[in-house]
Amino acid sequence: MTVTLKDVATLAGVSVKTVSNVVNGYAFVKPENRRRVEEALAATGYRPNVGARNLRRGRTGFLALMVPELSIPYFGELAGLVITAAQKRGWSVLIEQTQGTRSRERETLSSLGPHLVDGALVHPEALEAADFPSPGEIPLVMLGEHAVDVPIDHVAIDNVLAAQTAVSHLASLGRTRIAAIGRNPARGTSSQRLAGYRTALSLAGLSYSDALVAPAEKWHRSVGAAAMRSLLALDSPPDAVFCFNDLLAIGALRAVAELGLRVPEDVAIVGFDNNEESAFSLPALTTIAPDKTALAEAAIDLVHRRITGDKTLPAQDIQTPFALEIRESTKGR
Amino acid sequence: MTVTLKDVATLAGVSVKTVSNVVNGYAFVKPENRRRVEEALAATGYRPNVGARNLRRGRTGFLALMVPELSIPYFGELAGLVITAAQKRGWSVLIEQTQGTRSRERETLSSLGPHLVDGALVHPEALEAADFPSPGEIPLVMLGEHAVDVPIDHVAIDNVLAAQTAVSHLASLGRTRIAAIGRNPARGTSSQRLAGYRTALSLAGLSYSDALVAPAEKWHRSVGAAAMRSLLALDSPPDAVFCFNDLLAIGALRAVAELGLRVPEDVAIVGFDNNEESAFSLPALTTIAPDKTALAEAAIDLVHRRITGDKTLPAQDIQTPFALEIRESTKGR
DNA sequence: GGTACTTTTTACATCGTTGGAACAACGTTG
DNA sequence: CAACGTTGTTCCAACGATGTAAAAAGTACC
Repeated sequence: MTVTLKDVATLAGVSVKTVSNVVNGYAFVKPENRRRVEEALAATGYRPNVGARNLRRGRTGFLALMVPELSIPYFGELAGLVITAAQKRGWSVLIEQTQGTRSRERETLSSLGPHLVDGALVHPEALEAADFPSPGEIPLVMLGEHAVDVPIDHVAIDNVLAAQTAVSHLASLGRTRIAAIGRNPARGTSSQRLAGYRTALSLAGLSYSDALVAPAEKWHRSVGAAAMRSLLALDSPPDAVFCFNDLLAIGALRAVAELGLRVPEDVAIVGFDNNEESAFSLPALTTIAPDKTALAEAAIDLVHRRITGDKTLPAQDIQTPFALEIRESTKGR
Repeated sequence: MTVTLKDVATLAGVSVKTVSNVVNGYAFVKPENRRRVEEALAATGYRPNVGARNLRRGRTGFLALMVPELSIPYFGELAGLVITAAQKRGWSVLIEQTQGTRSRERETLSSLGPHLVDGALVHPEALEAADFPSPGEIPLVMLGEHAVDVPIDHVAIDNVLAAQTAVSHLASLGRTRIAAIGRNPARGTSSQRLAGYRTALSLAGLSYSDALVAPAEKWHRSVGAAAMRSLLALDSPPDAVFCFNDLLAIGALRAVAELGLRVPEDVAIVGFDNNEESAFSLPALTTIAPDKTALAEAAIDLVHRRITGDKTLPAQDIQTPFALEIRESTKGR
């Protein structure tokens, strides 16, 4: 059924190795033989057995990408870009979902044997430093949040600065009661965005109040809506809200609308991630737009360098650019 | 570096095969030996080399999933469910993106050697019957649109009936000028939804007009907005629109709002796919909700059956359920 | 103690490929 | 024409696992 090198060799009347040499572009093959092998290859429709080749070469041709959930737009978009970037370098991408739970993240990480994949890009949500494998197992690149004291390659935008940029924008509009949605002590990303939020407040001469910072276990739309409702129920409700991601912001938009208030007139809203849908919400969402393509490319670059090159390079920490995308949700007077 | 069966065998003082037997749960191993092997396994932290195992077994443990783009919410959500369903059966999923172009789809399909993956789920957009590989190459299951005369397993909802359901709902609200957005002769899905649209119109005693059916090359939000603008510019604009997917509908919502009209009062809108975001748009979108979980499970089931079981089974054609999810975009009076 | 049978272990070949060494063929050179 | 370097080809082992079959060990029975 399946065509192997041997079949091709028999047909061409040469040895298996010569066929292998032709397939792999080895220079010294007599033109006559090369021609015959190529004909035989074409005639049989030979395709190398990737598994066997990789067994021999010690490579698999696969990368793993670990994310919480593909159905979350940010991860769907990111995964798409990662796959595209990986493909350019000849890798196929295997996707593992963790639902953002620490146990599934650990499990996934430890299941990534060196035989299964050549390297992995991981976007942890709840992992702690202790969970990381002894360095040198397989090349690992971390995306997003930086789990501090782990010497592992890492690519992300400057979350603190980005959050600060978002909140400063709100302050520059003259808003004085600026709330935040998304506090979650278990997640590093949350702390960083919170830090940026506080910096921006103090730069603007505004005081920080715990009451204006709504927690959010999961950063989903429904949670954003609930958080917004409770903020608007405060005695002195906010006139602006910084949501730690776009999904929370989309939920917040809905909560505001349901109460008959207007965005941005009554409450201005800024999100984070620039999901594609955020350009089409009503009103369209002002948001922090990380350069996801740059992120994906940088991550693939890093893992590529690790795999093919110097494994002793110290851990890299790469920051990719972001921009503030100003849209209707903060544009009105 | 890496631990192999041989290392474990040496440590436990038995043969490689005995270790293999323990690892694979072979019944006849002396308790004493089993214990020692298990200790050695634990001590060395042995992990099977998947590539080698599969080379021997003739399996790879991978499935491919071919979709146009992960950044499209429907495919992100579907891919997530497929991965989850596959994982339950011990498969890892490899994702290939085609951007919905016929050339990339053909390329992907032909690159799926039997060595790379055990089977594939493909969601074609532009493929034609001739592009399909000779049956029997690798188990293939088609998702979505049915490319007619190809004897390949297929899972989808009844697109015609679903479209008809959506449009009948609009008609039942008393709407008489019901438009459609998404015509695209190159896509089978489009023809099916168009057919359902026409059936519903005639069932409701409404006449069909080409002018009310807007084309859409890509089913993206911006295209939906543009299409809606042109429909609203007609001499007698529609009072309801059936969009062939939710993204088009989200775009349409925006176009309506920008013209100062209201949904559903002036124009009722129905989408298709039930993307998560559609429950949170303003207004929330009435839409056809395919049971994506059932779809994913059925597809994995089918490919599983093909791989492990009877390869000569005639091609299956499975329909999974859908529901009409009624929300704000059609709910007003 | 021998025979027949079952349980347990091992040696060996094998999956499809590639690296390396050995070998063959060839033309060049002294 | 012997020695040599260059090209081109083949043979063999190896990657890490498992299937097969045969050998070894154990058990039961007469």
